[in-house]
Amino acid sequence: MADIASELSTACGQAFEAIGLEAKLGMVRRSDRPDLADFQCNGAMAAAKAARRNPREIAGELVEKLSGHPAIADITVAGPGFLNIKVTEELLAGRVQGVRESEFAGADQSADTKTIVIDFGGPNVAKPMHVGHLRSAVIGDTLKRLCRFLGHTVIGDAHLGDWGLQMGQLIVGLSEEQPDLPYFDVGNEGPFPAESPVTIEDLARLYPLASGKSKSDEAYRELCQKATAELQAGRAGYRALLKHFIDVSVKALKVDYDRLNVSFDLWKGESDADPFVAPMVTDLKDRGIAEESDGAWIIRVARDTDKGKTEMPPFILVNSRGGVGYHTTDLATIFDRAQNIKPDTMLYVVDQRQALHFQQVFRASEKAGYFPEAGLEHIGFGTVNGDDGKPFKTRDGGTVRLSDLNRMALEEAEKRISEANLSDDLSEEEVRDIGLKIALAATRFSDLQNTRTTDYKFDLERFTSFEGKTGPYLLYAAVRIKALLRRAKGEGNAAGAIRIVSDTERKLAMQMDGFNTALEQAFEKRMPHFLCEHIYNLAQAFSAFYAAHPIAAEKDAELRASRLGLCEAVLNQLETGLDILGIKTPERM
RNA sequence: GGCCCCGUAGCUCAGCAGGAUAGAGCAACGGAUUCCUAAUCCGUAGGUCACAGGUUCGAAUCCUGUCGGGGUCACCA
Repeated sequence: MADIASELSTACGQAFEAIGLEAKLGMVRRSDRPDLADFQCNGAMAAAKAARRNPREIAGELVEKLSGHPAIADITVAGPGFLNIKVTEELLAGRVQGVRESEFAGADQSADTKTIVIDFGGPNVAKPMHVGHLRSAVIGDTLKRLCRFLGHTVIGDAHLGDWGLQMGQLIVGLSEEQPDLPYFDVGNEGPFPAESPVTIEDLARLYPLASGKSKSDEAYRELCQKATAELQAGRAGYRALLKHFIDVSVKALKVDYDRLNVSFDLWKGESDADPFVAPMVTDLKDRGIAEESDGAWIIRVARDTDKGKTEMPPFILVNSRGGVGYHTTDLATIFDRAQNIKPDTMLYVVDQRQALHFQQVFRASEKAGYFPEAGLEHIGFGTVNGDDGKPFKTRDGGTVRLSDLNRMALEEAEKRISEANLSDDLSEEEVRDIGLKIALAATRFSDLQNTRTTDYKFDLERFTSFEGKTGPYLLYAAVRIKALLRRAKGEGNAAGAIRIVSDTERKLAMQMDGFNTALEQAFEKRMPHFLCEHIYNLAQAFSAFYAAHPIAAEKDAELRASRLGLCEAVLNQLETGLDILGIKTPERM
């Protein structure tokens, strides 16, 4: 079901063609001046420049061609050559009816469906997630839901950081604390205990300790590098330890991710690329794509077309100690996916600061012929900053853990529920369920509404606030609709033919028509905030309509039936949109 | 120093494939509840779109430069 804007675009495009101009000039969009029109087309002015004609004259001819169109109630030329279009109430009513009945709430499916891998550039094993990890999780998960909604096949991979120096640091750190563990016996090929020697708390304590020492103490750092190299070379005890580290970490990560309604199809990590690394390195050496430089094996990825005086640094395939870093595991992972998943596109939802890294990896992939650069996209996002404009830290220099953020959001939600006296007639489980949904909405929406690419300032109050442009505001709108639909049903009243009569109804109908465009923009630019914006505006338009008219309480039966229909359409689109945003709607709040 | 991003209302941010009167939220002020959830709605006030040039009938949006902030720049990930 095409939306009105594209239907009008088609009609305008044909009108342009009919007078010998390009069809693409006929692009129609929502009017900037709702007081003057529903939709506008600016093509006449653009055409005038190229055709060296008077724009108002062109616009006048277009009006003649279009004035009989059944969807158009009124079309006029304004200002230097704007085409102002008003549509009929019947058309709007029909559109609303379509939204109400549509499985996709008025959106179109993609004509050309793809297989897409989403790489979440996962958190590091052993490191508890902090607020910075929220973005990758929530943006990536929303893109996954959005792509699936549009009909694409998506495979989400957590892609844990489990293969680099930090693993060596953990091993060394643990060997100092518990040197008698069998994992450290040289030559011990196992089997090793099934029970993990460490808990997540142990890891969370060990990691910063070992990491800090590794920075200040050169000898210690060498130990860690050695342990890393041995792990990567396949030392059995270390591999067994790694598995424990991963298992323990994943279990902990799942708790935080569950709260955010985030899940993955694959819980792979850098270590899973290991089997592909050796053959890949051989292949790249054999074909002369990799070359030796300062004792390391590198791939040159600089290009003549690059700007600037300094060359892009090369891709480090194997370092001078024979170890590999995340350049190599990322490339090997591309190789793996290209062979075994055969996707059309791979999206990397990772911090913007990794931009250069991905540029290098993507170029290396292209150069190696593993997967075309055009199918690899770094979906970079801005950092979560503190008041100083730098990545967020607490006053004492630490970070706010994601689990703490989740906990605080839930506490605020439960507090608000008891203030609203909802808890009186609800069971404890119901209160908890509603609290979780409100916290989820608050957390996800406060992140997603930000433009993906820009940094934003972390503000705890915003994450735990339920008024204004927030997730709970959206839930509130949905819950109000559910309540009045329940009431109508109880009174035996059903929705019926929709008529667009009042100003707020018209605005609401117009807003619903914008759903498809919002989804398109969000998908094409991989930016969830376009959808957030739409859903928020929809909730706003509904709230204005709700305040202006009685709905379930309306005495006039036809009017009531029409308004109930309008509400059903809004609820369908609202819940559809919220679902894509990964937000769950309660029945009451 | 090279490259990338950013500078819009008191605060946090949209808008930037050029278009009419630059929008939200928060904060401020004023209103709305015999009526479906006031986690709401309606209204008022608040802007030299960092600055200077340029392209254009038209620039917050495109180009150049300046200033200010952030990020990043082979063998950590």
